[in-house]
Amino acid sequence: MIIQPDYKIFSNCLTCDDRSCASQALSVSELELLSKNCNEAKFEQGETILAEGSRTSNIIYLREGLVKEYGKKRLQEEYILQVIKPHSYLGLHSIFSDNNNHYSYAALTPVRVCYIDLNVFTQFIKENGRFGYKILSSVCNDSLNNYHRFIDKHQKKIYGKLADAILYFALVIFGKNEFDLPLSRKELAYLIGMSRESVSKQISVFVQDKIISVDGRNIKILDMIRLKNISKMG
Amino acid sequence: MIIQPDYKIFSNCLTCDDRSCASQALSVSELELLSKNCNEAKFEQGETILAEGSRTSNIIYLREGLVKEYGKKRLQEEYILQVIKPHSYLGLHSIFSDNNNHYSYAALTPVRVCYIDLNVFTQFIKENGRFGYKILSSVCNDSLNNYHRFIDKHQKKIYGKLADAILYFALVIFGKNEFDLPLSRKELAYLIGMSRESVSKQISVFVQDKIISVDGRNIKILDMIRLKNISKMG
DNA sequence: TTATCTTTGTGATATATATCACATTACTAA
DNA sequence: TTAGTAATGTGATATATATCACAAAGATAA
Repeated sequence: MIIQPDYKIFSNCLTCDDRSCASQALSVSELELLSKNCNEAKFEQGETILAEGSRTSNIIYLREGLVKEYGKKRLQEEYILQVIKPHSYLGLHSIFSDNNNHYSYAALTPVRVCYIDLNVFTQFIKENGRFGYKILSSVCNDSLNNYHRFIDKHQKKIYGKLADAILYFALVIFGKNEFDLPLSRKELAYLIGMSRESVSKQISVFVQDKIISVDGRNIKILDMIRLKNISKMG
Repeated sequence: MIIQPDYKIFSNCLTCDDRSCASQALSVSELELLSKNCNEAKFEQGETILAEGSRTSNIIYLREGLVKEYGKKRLQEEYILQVIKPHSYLGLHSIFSDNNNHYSYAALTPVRVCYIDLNVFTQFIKENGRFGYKILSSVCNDSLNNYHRFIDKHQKKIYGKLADAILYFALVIFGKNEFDLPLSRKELAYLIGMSRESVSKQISVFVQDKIISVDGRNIKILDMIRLKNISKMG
């Protein structure tokens, strides 16, 4: 992690291009207060931003880059809950349930985050209902998306799950039909919830069927209609 | 559904024994406003309280009884997200994300609920930060519990999952080592995420191993230590 | 009461996916 | 460069669980 030099520590949240949706509910004076209680840090690919089990007195806001939200059950067995896009807060669910981080967060790309003082953030929620409402909405949205993804993971076969994951990256994360997967095959397997080998084999099947083309981590969707159909049929 | 006769429609939230944790943050005048915008209904076992896909202008608060939160993918295949205990709001995540119910809710026992006007509820959140904060907390808690349950469902073998479910009812729902399961075997299978037959067989194994005793829907835990161990080992 | 429908238990079989094993390729560091 | 390590692809085999099939027990209604 690289903390910015002094002259940049106090970021200006009023002029920030990466402001969260919720922060639109904040007044100028609240944004000034936020600026004073907010500082930036950078992480390299692979670095852990926040570890399971830790307690924090800061809210972490993802300005730039992709982050994986993951957990580890016993030794080795990792599972990835989701890949988090920029302009999201990390782990609000943990902070506002028992303020104990239930998952870990690691950078999948170079990442810029802001640390926001938890007391200030909580004060905003309690004193500015519109802000609180927006935070509530974003947590609810996140929950529903995760629930849906979990249920799909449970009910679909491997081809359905892989199709889901590819569509998730293409449509939700990158908004493009061609993208560089920010995960290794092993991590993709952790996200999908199957073995690395099964994922590899299913990718090969999709390539053979000319549904996608693959070059290392680069994936290009060749037949979106068929892919969506596989996802739907499961 | 039975709507209460007129003289009872306007419940008195100030003196209610079943008040939610969040409502403790409400002032007397807010509680009076709540009373005027809150009315009670009863449901029999098996009745649907709220159906997937519907939109509502009310928040539903579960005063008494147990409710299943569930969904249906295509024809037949039901999955049960969770069993909801009294003193909880139903489906807040749906209301505060897109106000479109993503899951259905049905009574597992005779149930009493309160319908609270959504505008009034939202007004409380926006104007009373402490109330909003408590609602946020409860949504976060619920999310985390569901995430954990989903991940366990994914990683554990059938015996681990069944042990989890039995412990969930014994410890979380009923707080007793002996209880009447509020679900059929089929529903239990939907909750656990496996086939009815596999669940039946695993129950028989637990009975043979003298970990539990079963009489119809009545379940008694005979060896809590072993059951917890099976749950942990997965 | 009898008849019908639903729920439940249990054995036999099928199947999707994990696991194992190993070859190949890509990456890292001396 | 070379050696060593990690990531990936792919075939053979193992295994957990679903599915099928059917009997028994309960529940429901005529």
